Amino acid sequence: MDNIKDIIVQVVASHLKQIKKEFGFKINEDDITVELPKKEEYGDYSTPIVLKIARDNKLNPIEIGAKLQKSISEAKHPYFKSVEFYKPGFINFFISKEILTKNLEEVYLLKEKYGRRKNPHPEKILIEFVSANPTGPLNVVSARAATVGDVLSKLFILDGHQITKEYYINDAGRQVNLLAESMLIRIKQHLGEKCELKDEHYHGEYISELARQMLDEGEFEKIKNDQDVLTKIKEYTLEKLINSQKDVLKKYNIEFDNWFHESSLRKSDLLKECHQLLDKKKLLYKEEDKTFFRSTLFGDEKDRVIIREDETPTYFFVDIAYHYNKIKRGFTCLIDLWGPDHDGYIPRMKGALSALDYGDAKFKVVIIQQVNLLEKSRKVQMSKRLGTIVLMEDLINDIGVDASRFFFLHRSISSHLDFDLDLARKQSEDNPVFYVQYAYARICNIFKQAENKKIKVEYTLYKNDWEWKEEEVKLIKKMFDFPLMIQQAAENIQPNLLPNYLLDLAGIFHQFYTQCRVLDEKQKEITQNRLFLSECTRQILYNGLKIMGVTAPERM
RNA sequence: GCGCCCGUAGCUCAGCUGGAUAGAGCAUCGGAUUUCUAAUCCGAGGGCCACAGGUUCGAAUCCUGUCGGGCGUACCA
Repeated sequence: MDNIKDIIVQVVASHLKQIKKEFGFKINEDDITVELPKKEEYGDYSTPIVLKIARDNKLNPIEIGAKLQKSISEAKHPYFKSVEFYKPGFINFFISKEILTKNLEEVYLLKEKYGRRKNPHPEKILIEFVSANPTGPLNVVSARAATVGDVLSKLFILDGHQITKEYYINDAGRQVNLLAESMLIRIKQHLGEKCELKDEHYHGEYISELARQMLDEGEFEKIKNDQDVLTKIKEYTLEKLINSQKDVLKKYNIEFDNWFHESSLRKSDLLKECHQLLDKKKLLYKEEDKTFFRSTLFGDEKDRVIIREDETPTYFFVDIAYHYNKIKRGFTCLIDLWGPDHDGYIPRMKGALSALDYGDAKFKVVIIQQVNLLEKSRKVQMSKRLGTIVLMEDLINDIGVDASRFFFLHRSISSHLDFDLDLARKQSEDNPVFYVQYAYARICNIFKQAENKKIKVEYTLYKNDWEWKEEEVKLIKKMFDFPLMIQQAAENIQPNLLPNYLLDLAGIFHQFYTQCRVLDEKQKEITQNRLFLSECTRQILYNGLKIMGVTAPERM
C-alpha cells in the first residue's frame, strides 16, 4: 500500500489544479502538508493548505475550502470515508473502513516486512558510529551512540536503503602511543621499578590489570629486550582492549559489518593520493614547515594543519583519507555519528570532502548529545584518562540490555541525557520498556488460552457485520500509522519516534484488552476478528521491538 | 568573545515541515479484578511552554535579543 500522506498530497494537488483557474491562484505541491490532528472530530489526517493559498493570494479561505472539499468529496476516493472542511481552513480526511481492514490483512501477510518500503531514491549508505578510542573500555556515552547507530541502521534498511555499519579503530597516533607508555610504566611498577605516570598518561586501573596480565602470561618476557618493545606492548594492549570492546558490543547485540583500522590507512598510499588531489586544486600551502589545508574557503574558522613539521600527519588528515576511502568504496551517502565535542570539526571535514568533489549533501554528521551521569543528584566527572568512567558493561549488568536500549532511544538525540545512576535500578522496574513488553506477552497469552480452550485460530476477518468498538478503531488506526512512523524516523533521523509509537500502540492495546474480550466461544466471528487484531498488534510490536534490539518476551 | 545543544506540570521528557482547547510517564489522591496475566485499565488535581520583542489570519514551534545550564573553540582524537 502506498504511503497515506503521499496519497493525500496527490489527491489534494489534483483537485486544486481543477479549481485554481476559477480563483486564480498558483500552487506548489511541496506546500501541501499533511498532519495528524489532535482531536478525533478533525479526522484522521488533515491539511491546512487552503490557509496557505488564501494567505499567499489574498483570497477567502472559506470559499476555496468549500470548493475543494466538494470537489474531493464528489470524486469518492476509496481511501476516504469522508472529507470535511473546517473553519478557518482545514480539509480533514476520514479514512475508510475498507482501507483500514485491507491494511490489517497486509500486516498479517507481510509480517516482518510490514513497514518496509521501496525507496524511490535508494542510497548506498555507510554509517560509522561509536569509533571510540581503543585506549580503554567502552563507557555509557558509547552505549548511547551504539544504540542509536544500530537502530538508525535498521530504520534506513526499512526505508529502502542499503546499509554498511562501520567502526573506525584509531589504532595509530599519539593517544595509542601514550597508552603503550602507560602500560610499560605499569609493568615496571609491577616489577618493582620506580617510575611514575605523567599527567598525559592513562591512569585507569584497567591498564594496571592488563600490565599484570601481560606479565602473568609471559608475553612481556618474550619481548622485553626487543628494540621496539613499546610497539610490541602497543600491539598486545590494543588487541586486548579492542577485543574487550567487541565483546561488550556483542553482549549489547550490536554487530558491525566492518572494523576499519586507522593503521591500515597509514600504511596505504591514500594519504599521498589525497595530498596530491588537494595540492592540484591549490588548497594546500606550507608555512613554518607545516602543511595547511585551506578549510576557511569552506566556511571553517581557520586553516588547519594536516602535516606537522616533523612530517607526521595530523588526525584530521588521516580522517580525510579515511573518508576519501569511504567514497572510493562506492557509497552514495556517508553518515557519521559524532559526539558533541566534535561539533566544531564538521566544517573542516565537510570542506575536505567538497574539495575532493564529494558534495557535502551526501555527507551527513549526526551529533548525538552527551550523556551526563548523576549520582545522588550530582554530576559524575568522567575522564577516560583518569579512569573515572562508568562502563558500558556495568550498565548492561546493572539495568540490562532491554532497559538500556529503550532508555537511550526514548529521547531525541539532540537532547542531553541525564543518566541518574541511583535511579537506574528503579528505572529498570518501572521502565516503560516493560509496558510494551507486557502488551506483547499478554497477546501471546491470549493465543495460548485459545489453544487451551480449543478455539481454532483462523486468521481471517469477518467483515460484514463487524461493528467496530471504539478501542478497536483506535487500535486499527494506530497500526495503519506504523509505516509512516518508520519513514519519518528514518528520514528525519529521529529514532525516538519508535519507542514513542510502541508505547502508544501498547497503551491502546491495553485499553482494547480491557474493553474488548477476545476469546468468546459464543461469538465466533468477533473472536476471530479480535484474534486477528491481536495477531497484527503482536506482529507490529515484534517488528518495533526488533528494530530497537529489545526482546519480545512471550511470558512475563 | 565566537559556535553548537538544552530551558514545556513537583520530577523525567513528547510535541513532526508554524495550525484548530499544550500531551504522556513517574509522583500524589480516588476508583476498577467471580470472565484471555492488575507489570493493566478508568478518573482527579497540577502549566504566563525561561524572559522580552518581531514575522502573521495563527507561534511551545520560525527570526532577533536577554538570562540560565552544558559542550566545544588544538599541530588530542
